[in-house]
Amino acid sequence: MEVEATPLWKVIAAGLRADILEARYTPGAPLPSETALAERYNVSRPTVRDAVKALVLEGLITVIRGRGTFVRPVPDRYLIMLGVEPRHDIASSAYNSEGQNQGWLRWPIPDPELPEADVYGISNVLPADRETAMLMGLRTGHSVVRRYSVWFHAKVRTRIEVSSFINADLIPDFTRADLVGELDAVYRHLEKGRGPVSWADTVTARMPYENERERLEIEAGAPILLIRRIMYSRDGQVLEMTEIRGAAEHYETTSVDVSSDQDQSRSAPKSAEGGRVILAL
Amino acid sequence: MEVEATPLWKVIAAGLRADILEARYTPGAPLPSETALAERYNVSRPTVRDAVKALVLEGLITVIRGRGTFVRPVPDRYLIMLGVEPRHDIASSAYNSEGQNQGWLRWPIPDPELPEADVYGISNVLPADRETAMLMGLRTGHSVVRRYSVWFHAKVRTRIEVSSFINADLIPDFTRADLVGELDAVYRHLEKGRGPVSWADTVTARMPYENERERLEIEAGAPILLIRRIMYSRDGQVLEMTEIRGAAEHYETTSVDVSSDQDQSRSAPKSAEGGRVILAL
DNA sequence: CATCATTTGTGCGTATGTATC
DNA sequence: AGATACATACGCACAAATGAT
Repeated sequence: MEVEATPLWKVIAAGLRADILEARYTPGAPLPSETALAERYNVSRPTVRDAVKALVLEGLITVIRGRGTFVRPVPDRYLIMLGVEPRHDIASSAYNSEGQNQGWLRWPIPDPELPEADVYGISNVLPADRETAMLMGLRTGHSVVRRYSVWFHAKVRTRIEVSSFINADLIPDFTRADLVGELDAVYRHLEKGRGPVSWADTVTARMPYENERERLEIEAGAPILLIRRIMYSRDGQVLEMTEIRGAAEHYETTSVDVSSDQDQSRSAPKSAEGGRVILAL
Repeated sequence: MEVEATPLWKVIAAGLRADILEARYTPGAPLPSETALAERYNVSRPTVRDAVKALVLEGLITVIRGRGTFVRPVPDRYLIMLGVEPRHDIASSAYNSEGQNQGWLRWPIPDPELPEADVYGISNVLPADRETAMLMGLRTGHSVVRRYSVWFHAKVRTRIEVSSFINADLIPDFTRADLVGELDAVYRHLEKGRGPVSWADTVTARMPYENERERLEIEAGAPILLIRRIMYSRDGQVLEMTEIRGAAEHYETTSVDVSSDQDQSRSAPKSAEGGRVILAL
């Protein structure tokens, strides 16, 4: 009732945060129960819950219903390497057979209405939404061919989504079989008469929507990393946009190192990190 | 009371989310008040507030006390270009005078105990915390020289933090004056006898802590983008680690395009994006 | 300038459901 | 089966910010 300068839940959150960061509660250890904390801080349980929510959002703790609240271990981040030549059509289902993606398994797409053949990869034509259109230099609603798949990695224990968008005008006579067929068939077709192609990789992050959180099994309050790769024709036309989404706490990107000198010494730091590389684009 | 399969607040969140994404509430427009929503959905205000919180975390709405709840406009993302040669010592306060960083202004560091000379950039020696040590291949607690500054850009209207860490053993006799002096003086010193150097840029994201949120004026529930640049000696030793932190909703990174062909055609897509580039590292 | 209605922020007490051990 | 812990939800009260009167 009495109005403190700072809200009670913030005071409690600060206390718990300090306890965690200064290792009085170590990773994996349980925090006191909400009722216990309520007594200790002399507040009601809803107030404690506000503090708990704040720390969940900071990624410091995980709450497990029926069990308790636990300090989150800091997860290792695996490396996604950008700019690796030659670039492949990673949205093709044939990419699975490549050696480069060892450890990645196709994950069934959780859509009950999906035809049997598409559980591991959808390809369809749809109107571009605002954001996709902007990225591809098209008008909103322009037809694009979308290929979508979900991948799982046993080591990382999380999933990523791969979406590819191609201006439908560029591949008017492609069938579904063509799209899911041989690796790089789509790229070779796109490149014909338009090459040499160039690429731009961009990386950013945002908070997931509810459905994304569930699809990718992202913890509450954790951001997703957005990795986009755009393929340009010789004259600057967008040929393809590929987007990869995954939990930011599990991944970081790195670009291939282009030393101005031709010296191969740069392999030294790379090899040190080599064990963390889990995907090359 | 009756237990629905999905919580009421999720149902309400889903309804509002659809209303926003399908533009029934347009960017900038106010949502109905919490009491109005409570009546409309026939629930209590705390329940509505749970739904509202969820949408705030998804970045869809902003809540302003005393005024109401509003649909967030999607902000433009500015480009931070990685891998631009030659690389400069962006942590040096002399970097300010470069042409490359036009638009960036040094922001005073909000620490009342700071000596007058350091309001625009701290440099000090401290023990490396666990994460920094890991990134630099040092033991936790090893002495590192840290340089820290905050920058503001009028166009983006947000701030970024730049931190540089150097193994203190590598510059034992550097004074504060040396560190804040001529551009690239530190780099030239580090490179002496250890070059040619190589670089690795990494990008990831996480949720900010409370104090970071306030320092960088990041909206509640918005992630920060972490951009790290590591400078390696010829034999793979870490010479410097630079980290940039900013609100992920305002920035994305892009790596310079290294086409295998020497053809300069790649300037085409670049120029299309040129206007968005706000920083080159 | 003061006042008032509106709107969100904080906090308590309570009740009931459900997962885990 | 019972104890414990978290999840959802309601109703209420008051504080504080805002904008209009």
